[in-house]
Amino acid sequence: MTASPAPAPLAFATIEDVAAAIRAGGGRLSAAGRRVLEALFEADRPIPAALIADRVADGGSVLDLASAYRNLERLEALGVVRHVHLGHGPGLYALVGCESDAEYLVCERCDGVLAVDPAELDAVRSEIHERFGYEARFTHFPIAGVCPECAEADPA
Amino acid sequence: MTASPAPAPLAFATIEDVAAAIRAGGGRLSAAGRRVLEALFEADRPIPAALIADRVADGGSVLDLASAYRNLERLEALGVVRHVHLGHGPGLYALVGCESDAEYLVCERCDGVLAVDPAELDAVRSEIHERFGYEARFTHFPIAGVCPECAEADPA
DNA sequence: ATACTTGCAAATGATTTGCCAGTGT
DNA sequence: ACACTGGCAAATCATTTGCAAGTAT
Repeated sequence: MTASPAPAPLAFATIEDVAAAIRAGGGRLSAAGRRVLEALFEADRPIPAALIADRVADGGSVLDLASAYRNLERLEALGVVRHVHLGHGPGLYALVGCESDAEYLVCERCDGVLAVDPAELDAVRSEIHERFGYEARFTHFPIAGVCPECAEADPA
Repeated sequence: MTASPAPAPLAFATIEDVAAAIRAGGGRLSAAGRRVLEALFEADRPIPAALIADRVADGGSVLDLASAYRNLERLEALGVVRHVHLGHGPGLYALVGCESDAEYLVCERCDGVLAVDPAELDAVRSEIHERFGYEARFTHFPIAGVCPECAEADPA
């Protein structure tokens, strides 16, 4: 693609965009909130709240885990952030509308994660919709199963 | 059963079957373990460990939550029990090979759960397999999405 | 000035672990 | 007898909540 065909209209491309939306809703963007957003903008994949707190801490300032969670919760309500549960660990947070905006398949044997473009799951989605009427989403909870490698290693 | 068309060969149909398997592996079946199994055999759906402990308690005897978890863990390793995560609550346990042996779809709006026969998901499974090579299972983690009722109430 | 936010501490909920006494086999 | 088990208390892990002090608007 040379003349970039409208790169998916992203409502929040910069921290200031988010700040404006927060203020529009009567909220504020504190230094801590700004740092949370920076950490998310810098991440190239969904990350746990604890890592966000740590990264901010590495940057010199303090960020309490509770504050990290509170910020993520508010950002999520705003539609700026989302989180996924891959496996049994902590939830992983990411900005909405970024390259990290994928759906997931996880292997229950090796815990490997396959991130795919939502469009690649449309056939699966419509199959499910036809049968059960459900509008399936694999952004919050992934498709669990056995990956090709593990299946080959031990076809059970 | 008179001529019953081979009702899916269930390895463990009674508590004694399970007991034999446990002993074969060098384990024992204590009174507590037996009570856990009874609670599972009586349940008609996956139930949380805490409920198992409570039911046993209602029966007069005491069952520590930790013991309930330890028993469930061992039974799961044996292949007698499995557990599902529907929503954000505690894991739900059930016997393998029973009528409760379903796969699930959960609605993220109303938390409603739809239990379906595994066969009903075969088309979905093969679609996923063709595309990604994954052998999908919805017995441990369900398909998340929006149910028909919620979708109709508010098509977002 | 107001009320949204923070850090800190403590609470919650689910599940696990250490330990020693109890008990199937 | 031996080693698996159970009960109980305490520890973990992820996340939430109460609260007084701080601060964005």
